[in-house]
Amino acid sequence: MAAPLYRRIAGELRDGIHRGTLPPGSRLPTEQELTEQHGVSRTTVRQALGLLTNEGLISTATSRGTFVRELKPLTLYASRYEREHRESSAHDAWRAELEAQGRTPSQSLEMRILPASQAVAARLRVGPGELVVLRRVVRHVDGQPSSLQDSYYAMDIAEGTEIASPHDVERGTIRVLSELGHEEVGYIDEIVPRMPPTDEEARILDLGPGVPVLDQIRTTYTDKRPVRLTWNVWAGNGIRLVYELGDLQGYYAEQE
Amino acid sequence: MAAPLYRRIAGELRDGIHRGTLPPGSRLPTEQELTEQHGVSRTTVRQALGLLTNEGLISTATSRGTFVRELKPLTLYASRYEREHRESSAHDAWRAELEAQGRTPSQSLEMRILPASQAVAARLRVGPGELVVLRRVVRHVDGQPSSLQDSYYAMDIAEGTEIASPHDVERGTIRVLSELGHEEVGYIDEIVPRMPPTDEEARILDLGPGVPVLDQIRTTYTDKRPVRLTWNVWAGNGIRLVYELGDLQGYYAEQE
DNA sequence: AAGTGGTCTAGACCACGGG
DNA sequence: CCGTGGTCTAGACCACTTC
Repeated sequence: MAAPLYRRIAGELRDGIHRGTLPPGSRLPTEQELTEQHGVSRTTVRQALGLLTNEGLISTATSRGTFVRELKPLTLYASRYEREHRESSAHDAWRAELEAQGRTPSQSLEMRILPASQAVAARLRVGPGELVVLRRVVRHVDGQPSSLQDSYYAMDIAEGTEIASPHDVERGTIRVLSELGHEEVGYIDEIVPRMPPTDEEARILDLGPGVPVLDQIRTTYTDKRPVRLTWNVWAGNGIRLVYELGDLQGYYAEQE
Repeated sequence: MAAPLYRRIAGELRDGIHRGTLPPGSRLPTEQELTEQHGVSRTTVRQALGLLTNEGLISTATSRGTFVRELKPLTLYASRYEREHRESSAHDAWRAELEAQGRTPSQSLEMRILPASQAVAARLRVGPGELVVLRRVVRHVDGQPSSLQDSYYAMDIAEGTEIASPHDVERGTIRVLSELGHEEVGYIDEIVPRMPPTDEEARILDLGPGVPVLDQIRTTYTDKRPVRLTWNVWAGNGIRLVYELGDLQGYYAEQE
């Protein structure tokens, strides 16, 4: 009837985190201390901490301790995002959105040219192994890694343009594509929870081997072809995607 | 440098599952047997099995053994679904979609009247604690529990209608609402990975305490008010939601 | 009764990071 | 150097299912 010990211990710590007794960034008692406090073996303590690690509530650092993670979930309006911020660069749009939610964002950009994987080739409709441009953005929120965003472009579009340069494009890649004659008309998003994360993701996003990730795979089209593939990998929980469909203008007008 | 033992053992079993040596539904060797085969302690074996359980690849049944789960991911077209199947009941629409993907679906329906939780009240815009109608559908795919779908309706809409009856509505609840003067014009979907599952979810969906779930929370509106809240809980991985936004008709026409 | 997974103990050695 | 978390061992008792 009663919950096992490791679940009770996990529950106590979870409560402390949600209640604020153990604020984000603070260090938990060491495993040795928890062993003594609860009068259980270290195995049981580690079983409890394992649960919280999988939930993304804590992360462990060898030789340094166990720490409470930031947990305010991030909300992303996935159907309005680009529409509203079409004028500015993706960087600025993202920053504006996050700052509007009272968060402090930061990011890094990297450009590579590499052969398309099967997943990339299928969505961009290029031959497998054909070269594509990858623009990788690693995003941090409130000092903790939050998402990994890889944007892929077919070589015949990107070659010789700003897209194939390792710098932020001030006026946004949407506008650059538009100037090149590629007018985006819509996109398809695929949402896929996945486990386990790749080693690279675990490293970049600071995830344990048992933490899930969420793929948000956006293929953007002109009326002729796919022109952009944006592959977002979100860290475990702590993300909330919102899609608005149909025509809610009438409803919104009614509410005013 | 080398991966720890439990990860190597998990890797071998994972390979076997993906390679087909261990087909879905088959039973794994007992923990005792794995202990002997790999020359490790039972703790290490259980650590390995714990990884696979979290990944949703296997599930354990006390006293009976450890079994390989179905893993063909289910794809749901979340922006086209209701549009295409508007005529028929949700049950039939879902069944048709699954059968088109070569799966064998089954489901059970249950109706309850209960006070709105805070989350339900906020989305349906009713007072907290006000009575609402809940229609719960538990869906199985290929014999395994796949999703839990709770649909909520405000009492002033549902009272005295088929919606407040514990039976499938042949012509679909969309049509019933329409006949009652509530014409749906759009919806907002919220996608939220969450951990851990509630005890109820763990029981219904056959999940371990470390497996993630995905909430798909759909609030449907007329041009005046929210009329329906559909709260889908998907089991861990094994789900793929697809949203299509913008106008891709021109692109599709071009492809023909 | 026998076999299974679920829980728990009391140790051990290691690599790593910080004084 | 010492303390930390990471890995691993060799047991134990239990509840439950199956025969």
